[in-house]
Amino acid sequence: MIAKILVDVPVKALDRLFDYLVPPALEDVIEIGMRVVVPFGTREMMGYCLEIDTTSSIIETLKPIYRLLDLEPYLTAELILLAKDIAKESTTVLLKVLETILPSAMRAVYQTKLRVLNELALPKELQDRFLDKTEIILTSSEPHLRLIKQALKDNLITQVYDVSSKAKPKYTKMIQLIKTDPLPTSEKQKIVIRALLKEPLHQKTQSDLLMDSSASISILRTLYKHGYITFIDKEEYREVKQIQPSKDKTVALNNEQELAFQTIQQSSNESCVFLLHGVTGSGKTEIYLKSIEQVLSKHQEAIFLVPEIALTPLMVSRIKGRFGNNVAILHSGLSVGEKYDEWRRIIRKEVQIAIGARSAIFAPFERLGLICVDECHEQSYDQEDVPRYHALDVAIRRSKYHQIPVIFGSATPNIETFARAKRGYFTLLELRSRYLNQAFPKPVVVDMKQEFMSGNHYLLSNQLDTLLKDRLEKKEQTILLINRRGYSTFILCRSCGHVIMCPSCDISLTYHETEHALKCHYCGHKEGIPKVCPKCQSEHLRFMGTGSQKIEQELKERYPLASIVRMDNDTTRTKNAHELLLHEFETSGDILLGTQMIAKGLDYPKVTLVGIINADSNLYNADFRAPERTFQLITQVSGRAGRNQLQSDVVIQVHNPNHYAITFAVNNDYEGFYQHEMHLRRLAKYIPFYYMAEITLSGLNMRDLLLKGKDIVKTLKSNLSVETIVLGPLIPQVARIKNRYQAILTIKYKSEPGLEPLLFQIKELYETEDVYVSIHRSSTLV
DNA sequence: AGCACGCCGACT
DNA sequence: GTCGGCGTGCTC
Repeated sequence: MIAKILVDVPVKALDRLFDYLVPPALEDVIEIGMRVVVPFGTREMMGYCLEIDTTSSIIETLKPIYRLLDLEPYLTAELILLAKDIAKESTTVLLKVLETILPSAMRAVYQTKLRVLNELALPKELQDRFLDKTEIILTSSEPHLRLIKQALKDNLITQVYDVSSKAKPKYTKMIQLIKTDPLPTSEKQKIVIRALLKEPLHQKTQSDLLMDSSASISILRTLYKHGYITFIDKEEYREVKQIQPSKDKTVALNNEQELAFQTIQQSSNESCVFLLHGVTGSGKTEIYLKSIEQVLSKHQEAIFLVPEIALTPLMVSRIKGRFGNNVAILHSGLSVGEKYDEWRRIIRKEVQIAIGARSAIFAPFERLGLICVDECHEQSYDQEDVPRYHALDVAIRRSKYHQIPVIFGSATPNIETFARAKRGYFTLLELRSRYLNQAFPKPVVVDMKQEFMSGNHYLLSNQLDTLLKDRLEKKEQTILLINRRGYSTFILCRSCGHVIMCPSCDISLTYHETEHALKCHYCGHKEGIPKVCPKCQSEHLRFMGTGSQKIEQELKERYPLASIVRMDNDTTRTKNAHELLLHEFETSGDILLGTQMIAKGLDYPKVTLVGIINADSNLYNADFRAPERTFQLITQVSGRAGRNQLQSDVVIQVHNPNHYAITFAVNNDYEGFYQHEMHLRRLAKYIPFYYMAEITLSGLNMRDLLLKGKDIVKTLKSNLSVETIVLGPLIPQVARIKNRYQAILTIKYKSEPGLEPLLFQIKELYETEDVYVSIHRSSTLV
């Protein structure tokens, strides 16, 4: 028996399977998807068993698999296929893709150990080093490297490679009662036995038992010696911080919802995509939950994606209210061990639902029946770093594999998603009425230019200020969103105009109050705050910009009695911070102040005022999606108000009130915005009229990049059709990140069957040690 | 990626 | 002579 193994080294040269002999003892145990330990060169490596065969094309003697790292496979055949596809299309090594799919706990830990062979012959220093141990772990700080090298050569010691898994199952010591007869005479022993008899399985964790019966460990030992009890190690799942399930309130579907639900049911056994387009508060969630219910009753499984951790606890508690503990949770806020345990609960078929952010799309179900993606327009479904993948894209692939439906839900779908629905690739399901027919408050647009000219230099317009005061008096709640892009605080020298920049990126450093330091958002560089300008030594340094901290300060000065909860990247760094802050706001807050992250999914009936500061600030950057993002932001945030019978207001502060993204959003006119945007995109040859591919070159020397870029453009043009547009090389706004310059080539095309191999060739041909070539193509599925 | 092997310069 | 520099090439 031959196993084909992918070894745990992420380099191009090893991005293929190696054949190994399966020892007879493992033949009945080994399965595709298990991790193994194999000899590789002179080392021992972890590897993934991806194929099992009876023959091998290698004629020379094969090496045997040393041992299995797991006794159950953690990858399914489907996930292996999926990983291969993603690797191929994103020109990433397969191992990197597997690492993103699997919980990080699956990564191996390697240790080199030194074992003594002949202690007496060792030099004095080494004898001391080993003392009475036979093995020591070799670290990079080893003081006697020279002597060790010599001793290795003289065969006095030997190297042993040790491979183990990063996370291991958690075990708890359990005490199991095995006999009660004859009852012991000792009173203390009897107490222990009675305590165990009370348990349904006559077993209890050792720590609980010791606590409850105030017994000591020696009593347990005596009982063990006399055969009354036995010790067992019980595998336990690390408990994911328990969110209290909200009371399940199954709501009857209205006509629109019922129609959507029935339409989905009709296609429950085929691969198709439903775009559930429903205004905020139209009850999309109820449709997901009802559909999941149907899937479970057929003994199938479901994946439910939500955009970010911020919203997970809310949704989780609702799901748990409905489905109990039949749910695994997968998101980046979990600890390594927790994620590992949740993954294994799915593998072991102990749960039927996986809920989580982007990466939950890889949940290893084998009888998948449905995938729901809530707020499918969210950018967080697109993983930007390698291996780049889009969760919606993966969802469609999995739906094809399992022949099951996918539901994409959003009030503001991306233009291309909606276009796909309009053209019939997706089935459009519209929900036009709001829950309980709540009215949409019509947003008021305030032109901050006029506000400034009439003498208000304050961040909040007079209108927003008046309304805010009113809400504070009425004890109603307010949400204030700062559209942060470009509004973080940086340091400017008033004397020479110098701005403090990151030493390795072309961007200014941002001031962080919590750490009292300057930080780079691109590379994470951190430095202290200088007393004088590093360029001219002047002392006139000034903090510029409006970060959320600064706004918080201003609000505090202006409304000293208001309780303000600030939610941004700084205050949500720690685990469960989102949940705690939201809880604080819900119970005692007057104003919730935050960045984009507060725009989604919050549903607090006491919120009657929503303000967006600088709503149009990212409208004028080069990204063709900017209008769409602005439209989505305004629509989503406005939806946070008016979830009750009280009078609600939405104030949108902008500098250009006449932009179409703002007017359509204010009128709550998705369809109008869609038509207008489609028209513009057709003219400008953007998605969905053209597909796009991007080649990013990065290196230490900009000249090299541009020269190489021009070369690549020539190659592309001569190999692609005349209809295809090749642009660049273009220098991005942030030209340098982590000391590497960037240059970007863009390809816009309608149909290029040979593009994939061509891009692959370009990477092969042009990538050198100095210049990296990374490739990204827009999805052709979503 | 590591690690061995190999072929050259500068030391005990 | 030997130690150790890093170029090259391989890993079932």
